[in-house]
Amino acid sequence: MRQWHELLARHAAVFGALEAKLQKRHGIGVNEFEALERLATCEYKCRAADLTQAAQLSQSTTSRLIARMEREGLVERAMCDMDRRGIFVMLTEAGRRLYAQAKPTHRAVLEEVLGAGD
Amino acid sequence: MRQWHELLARHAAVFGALEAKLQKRHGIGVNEFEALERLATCEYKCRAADLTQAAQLSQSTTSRLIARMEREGLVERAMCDMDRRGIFVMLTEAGRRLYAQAKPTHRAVLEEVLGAGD
DNA sequence: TTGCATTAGATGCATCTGCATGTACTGTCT
DNA sequence: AGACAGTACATGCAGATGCATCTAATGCAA
Repeated sequence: MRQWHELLARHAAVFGALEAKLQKRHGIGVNEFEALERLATCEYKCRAADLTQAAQLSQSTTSRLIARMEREGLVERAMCDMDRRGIFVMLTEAGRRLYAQAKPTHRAVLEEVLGAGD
Repeated sequence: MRQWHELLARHAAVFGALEAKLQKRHGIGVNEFEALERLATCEYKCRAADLTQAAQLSQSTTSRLIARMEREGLVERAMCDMDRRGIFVMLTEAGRRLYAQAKPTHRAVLEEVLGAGD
């Protein structure tokens, strides 16, 4: 019970802070960043379903997230030749650059909020 | 970093489970429940702003949450005579009943997910 | 091969969300 | 009293979300 409210408060604090700073400094949200991070750490390409799990999203949210990021030129979709129902998602140069810029911001916020939050 | 992903996963797990069970069994979401709980534990009435803090919501979300719950007959709004900008919110009989029904569900889910999640 | 259950991802729809702003009221300062 | 900054809540709007559903592709079985 107290655990739950602490979890709720902690999540709201960290998520909110991340969302605000990432949005202001780089124009992306937490979900976008998580996706960028997942894509940057797997080499080359990555199934859409992997992003779903990495960012704790629902299937439809992931689908639209990818669409949004594609529109903004951060990722590209590619046919998955192993299973033609699926798609591969990969970072563009712009996506890789944005991730490199946003990563320090992300880490700084975590440091600050998780560190101070105790 | 690992802390953050654990927090994210944990929150998604608990919040998702609560949302699903509360929705299916009682037709309310997590935010509605948190509001009911806050209103049931303060005696009689409660300022709108209190709900904002209790459920970690934004101001506008709280305003609409109250409107929704009022529409569903769970709460009532009353003028706040101390400060006529503010409003008091109070449970109706139906709201109190629903809280009594939903509380065991809520506790059971927490027990289950927080207990097993370690 | 044909049929059927299953899976990956896309999408329509209703709903929810935050942001910015609007309205009404308060308290303070002059 | 009058002006004005600040606070409590409501709301228009654009964008995000989940749910249910759709389409296309897979794999298994008859």
